[in-house]
Amino acid sequence: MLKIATWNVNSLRVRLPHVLQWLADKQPDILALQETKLTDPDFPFAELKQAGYECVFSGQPTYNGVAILSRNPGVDVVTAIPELEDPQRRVLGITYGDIRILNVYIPNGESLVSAKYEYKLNWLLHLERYLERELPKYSKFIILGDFNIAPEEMDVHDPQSWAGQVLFSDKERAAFQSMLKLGFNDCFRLHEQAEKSFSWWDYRMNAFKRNRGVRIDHILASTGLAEKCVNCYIDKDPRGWERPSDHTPVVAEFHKD
DNA sequence: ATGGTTGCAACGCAA
Repeated sequence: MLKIATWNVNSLRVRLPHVLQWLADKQPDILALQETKLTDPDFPFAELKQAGYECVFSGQPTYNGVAILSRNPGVDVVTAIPELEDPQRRVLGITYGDIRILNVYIPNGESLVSAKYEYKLNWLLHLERYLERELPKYSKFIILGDFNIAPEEMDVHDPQSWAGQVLFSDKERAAFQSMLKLGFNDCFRLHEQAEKSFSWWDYRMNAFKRNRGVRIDHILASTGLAEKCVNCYIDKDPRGWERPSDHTPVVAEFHKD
């Protein structure tokens, strides 16, 4: 079985012990990280190598930053969407064998009246164009990460209060559907899931305890891979650990052959 | 009722 996961760690410096614990417990083949909040010289590749993982990473000071940890080394690394001018480190692509992986930390958007919302929509437009060009090159393609989009009503704890809010606005949800339409499948929805399954809960107001969350972390697979997806789940364990990330890992398992 | 929490890095910004 091939186990592929995504996790917004909200600072790898703070969360490295959680990541090492989770790798040891769950033994994924590939783990995509977002919000590492580290420069490349500060990336803890020695500790992760010690744990048995290869690393690629694209970071910056203070904000953003993405990485991919893997049992085996990959090739053809990209750290940006071509034709999108963006100093923020939010993209990391790599190929393992015949599987192409694109790890994304899609902008949050802040609110519908923020300039950051326009930045998010423009970012999504360029991502879609890039995926449209890339997908035909690989029958096995995965895009995963923190999308900062809850695609359906069932993906927010209270659709009425979330209506028209950032992460759940029509334009963001339409952009998500456009990506699916290119030929991607939401691995989580390929399988039976518990109601009110979420991947992010605000640190405030006891949101996790009350399960007032949203599902914004996703693993999308091309049809060639989706048909081999045997399981996909949200792992809430690390949210219960001391000083957790506000996101939990999402895991997909694929039949090898 | 428009709060609250965390991480960074330096007391504001981003999420």
